[in-house]
Amino acid sequence: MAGIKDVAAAAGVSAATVSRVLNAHPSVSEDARARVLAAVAELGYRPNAVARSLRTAQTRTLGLVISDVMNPYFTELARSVEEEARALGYSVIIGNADESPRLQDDHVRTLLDRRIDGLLVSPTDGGSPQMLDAARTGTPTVFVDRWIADVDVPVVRADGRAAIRDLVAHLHGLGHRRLAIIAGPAATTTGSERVDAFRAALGEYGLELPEEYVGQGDFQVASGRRATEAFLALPEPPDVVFAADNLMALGALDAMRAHGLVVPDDIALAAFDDIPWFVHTDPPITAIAQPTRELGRAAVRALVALIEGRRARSLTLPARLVVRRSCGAPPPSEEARTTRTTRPSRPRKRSNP
Amino acid sequence: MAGIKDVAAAAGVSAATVSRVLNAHPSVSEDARARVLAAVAELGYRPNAVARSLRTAQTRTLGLVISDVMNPYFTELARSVEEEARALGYSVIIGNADESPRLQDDHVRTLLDRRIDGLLVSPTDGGSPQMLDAARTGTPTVFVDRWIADVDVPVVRADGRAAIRDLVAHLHGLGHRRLAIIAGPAATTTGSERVDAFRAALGEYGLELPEEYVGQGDFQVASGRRATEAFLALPEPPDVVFAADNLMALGALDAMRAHGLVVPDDIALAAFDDIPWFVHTDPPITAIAQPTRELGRAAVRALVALIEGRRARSLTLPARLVVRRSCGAPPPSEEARTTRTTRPSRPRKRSNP
DNA sequence: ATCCTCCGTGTAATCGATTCCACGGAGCCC
DNA sequence: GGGCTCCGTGGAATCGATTACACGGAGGAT
Repeated sequence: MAGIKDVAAAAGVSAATVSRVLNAHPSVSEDARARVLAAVAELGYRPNAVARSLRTAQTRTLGLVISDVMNPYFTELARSVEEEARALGYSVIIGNADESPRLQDDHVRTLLDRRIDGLLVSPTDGGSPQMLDAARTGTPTVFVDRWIADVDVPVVRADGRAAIRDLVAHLHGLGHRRLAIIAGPAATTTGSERVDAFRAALGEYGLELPEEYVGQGDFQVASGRRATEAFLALPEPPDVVFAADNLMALGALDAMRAHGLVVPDDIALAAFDDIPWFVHTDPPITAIAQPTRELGRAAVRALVALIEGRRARSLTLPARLVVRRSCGAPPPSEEARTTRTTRPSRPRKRSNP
Repeated sequence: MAGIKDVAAAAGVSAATVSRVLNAHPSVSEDARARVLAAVAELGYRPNAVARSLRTAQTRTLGLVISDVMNPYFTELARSVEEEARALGYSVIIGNADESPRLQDDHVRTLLDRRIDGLLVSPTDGGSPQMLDAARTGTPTVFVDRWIADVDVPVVRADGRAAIRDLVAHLHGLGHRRLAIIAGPAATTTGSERVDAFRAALGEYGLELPEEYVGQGDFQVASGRRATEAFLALPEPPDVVFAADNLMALGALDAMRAHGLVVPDDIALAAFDDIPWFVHTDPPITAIAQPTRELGRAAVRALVALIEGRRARSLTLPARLVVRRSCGAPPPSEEARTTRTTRPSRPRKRSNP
């Protein structure tokens, strides 16, 4: 493969001049520039990014470590991150932590070894040594979706509190009074936050959230199934199950079906995180949608700001309630809304009465 | 950040010796090794992968360019690729081509600039210059899922013909006679191959595949909807719609619902590519499942073989039919099969009567 | 006792770019 | 016309590792 010296030789100039042409340095004569460009084209020369990175100490690569790539929410996040990064001239190396702190640490370590310019993480657990260390020793870092307390790192996330309040209002309006929730791991911020918001919203209607109505999940399908089965075994099972993420909602739906229950007639279901497939389930599932693509973009922009030495602030975008049929009342025009939900073309604020 | 010289100084040896210790070179005294290891631990030294790559001319990075990350099939593929690569000591940079040859080319170019050791591609279209060039000029390359004719590159893919024959047998057994298919883009191999197999299987039952029963899709939801609407507008609409991928099947389901049709009573639906969500749709969708995780693993192993100078052969794994309710007959024990379909723990051969 | 071999180690070249510095020449001002 | 300032250019250092080569010393064979 042709190197910069070959180009220099072919153009009859020095390697320094070739470099200047390629990096748009002003001090190059029109004549030399033309000859270099011609040589580059003829040899099909492409600069070696590895060598460049060594010299300039920047790789124009971002590391993204997420908890579960198979979760559609994170898939969409990863996609928008990659898109925005590409637009800004960065590549992305993705690591899947699979909700395991050990794996997360492992990924962070390799990413650091590769001298990525910045790190985008949705931390799996209270914290993992490598990552905290990276953040503290100055590697530009941004948290997405989840975060870790007491670490001075910008956080880009959605605030579901208003939407959860809307959801509870919706459920209460439909006559539901016994509301249960399947929580995420207590260690994750999203896990505990959603429970708190749910309890607070219930409080506004004078409702309690008894201990047995809080199921322990881990954001995976199986845990949703287990928690729901526990609810159904209760002497007084809930009217509604609210799953703190999409996969657990699917598990819950499974369990309800297995018990021969009809949703929403016998029991209602709602989920945090909206995904295209919720439109096609039986019945379509009412969910709280995060502005996922915007989150991904914003996270990348914040991270790049940090990399370029600018300051970056945390950002919280509102989530919004998308009413479908799984809680009872058929929404006025599901079909129309459906198509838009599948692929939001632009960010929108919450839209509800 | 500490460099190899700092370690050398701290251990009282030369940089060469440090390097030898780190690379398990035999010629190092036990004493020196111990001192180096101690210095490494104390300084928290991590070798700079960029510098190492420049010198050794290998990055231990793989490039993966896929057509659509949001498609669950490719998501799963990407995940298994990343897993296997990690196990073999490689990182993966993922590029999303979004079914656009231009974007695909763009990704291949950046990956090549970064001097990745090997390229894993599911080509979007007949071919894109950069990629063909890469393959020809010796960059280790492996095609997954799709491929390009006349290019000497190993292909790892699933063979759906047997499963499609099983599907047609299943449909015919249920009394369906007017079978339609929504094809993928003609330019992709998977697009045309599935139609051919379908037509051949119909032939075995003395059935025709008329032109108006072949819908043109592009592997996206919207095209499935459009094609299905065209079918339904026909004077003699089909009994069954077979979608050549999962997203188009979802679009088809949408269109059927919009026309007030009940699946499978009024019309049947089947899909190529099985995904966890097909269990939760209304009704659960009969599909042809590819051994996705195995494909990802095999592709990585083939690519690494190429990289290490060994030979790699193409590999074709069989897909298998998973019967659910969308074509008519209720399968004996859906619930039991459901849980296993969600996450196959080990590869299985086709299991059907 | 002498020579040869092997082992552990250090010196220096190398990978392919970027960039600091010096230098020659052209143009400008006085 | 002499001195100054720029401008375009090339030489050489540099980034942080790996590795070919040389070298001194220990130990074995004769």
